Amino acid sequence: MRSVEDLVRLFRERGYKVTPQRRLIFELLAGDRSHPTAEEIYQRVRAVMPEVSRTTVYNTLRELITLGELRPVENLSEGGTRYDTNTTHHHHLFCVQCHALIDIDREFEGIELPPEEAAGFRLVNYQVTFYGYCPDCQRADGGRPSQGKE
Amino acid sequence: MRSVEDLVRLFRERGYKVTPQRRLIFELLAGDRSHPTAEEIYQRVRAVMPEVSRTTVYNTLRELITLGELRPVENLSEGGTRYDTNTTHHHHLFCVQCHALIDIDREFEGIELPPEEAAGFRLVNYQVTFYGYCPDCQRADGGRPSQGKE
DNA sequence: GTTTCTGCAAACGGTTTGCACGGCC
DNA sequence: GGCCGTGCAAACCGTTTGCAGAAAC
Repeated sequence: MRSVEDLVRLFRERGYKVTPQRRLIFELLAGDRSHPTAEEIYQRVRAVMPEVSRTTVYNTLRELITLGELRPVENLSEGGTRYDTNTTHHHHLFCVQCHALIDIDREFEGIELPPEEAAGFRLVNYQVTFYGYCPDCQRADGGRPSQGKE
Repeated sequence: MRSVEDLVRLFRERGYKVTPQRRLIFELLAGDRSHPTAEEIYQRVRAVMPEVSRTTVYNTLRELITLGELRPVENLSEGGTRYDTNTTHHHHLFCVQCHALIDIDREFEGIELPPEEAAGFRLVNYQVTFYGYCPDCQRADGGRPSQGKE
């Protein structure tokens, strides 16, 4: 995702109006690496502009996705869709307990599907997701594979 | 997922009753490789026993998941959670247009996250998802990356 | 001044829950 | 006969939609 100023320019170019609400959402997302849900973004927005509606948040997220500046993360369990400001090819590291989600920017060699195993698909991308327990969750319960908080 | 008979035995062992509804769901899932949604399973069930409720389907799916005989697929776009009868470590091939989902049973070498990149996580698993266009969708529109049916 | 956006409320789709009846063991 | 499972309807949660008034350009 680009800078706030670039997003403003992009929106104007495409005929989208730049409202204070949208500008605020740009500001909150531009430097974000936390993969927030729509609800989390809504709460952050409301901390600054309490009268903003969920509708506006959802509208703006949809527009950013349409413009390729934001990407919904292929869903990792409940709590709603999470949004990724990193729209380039990358991988994920996911805590199965607290649902922390971290970007992995490095590439992996040898992930290729020979044609005879590709079932006739024309491949365009792939993504690796690592599942595990983050440092906090290991500390909290000895790192055993328990679900939820105990 | 085991055979129908094994599932019946497993349910009895664990104190779950084996009703005709549950047995039918076992039969429909035991050989399935199609990663159906709850709704698809419900429709298949109703084709045989029209009076079965969605509640019973959802209950039985939850029990199978609890017993480790079924696994929800980390969500790949809309239409509801899909269920995987293959509960062993494997990967997926996904058509971004028609949402066909195919198991890849082969292993990949070199997918390892050195500790310094693992952010302190204790890793337990990883999964590769390949995205592309299935043969049918390539045929239907020349394989260009368009969304939906045209 | 026109067109788009906003915020409200209602609708929506997938899933879960509360509850009384019914069937398994 | 006791208890668990079933089916119905309503609740639920994240998201989308319809609409009238308000604001960007």
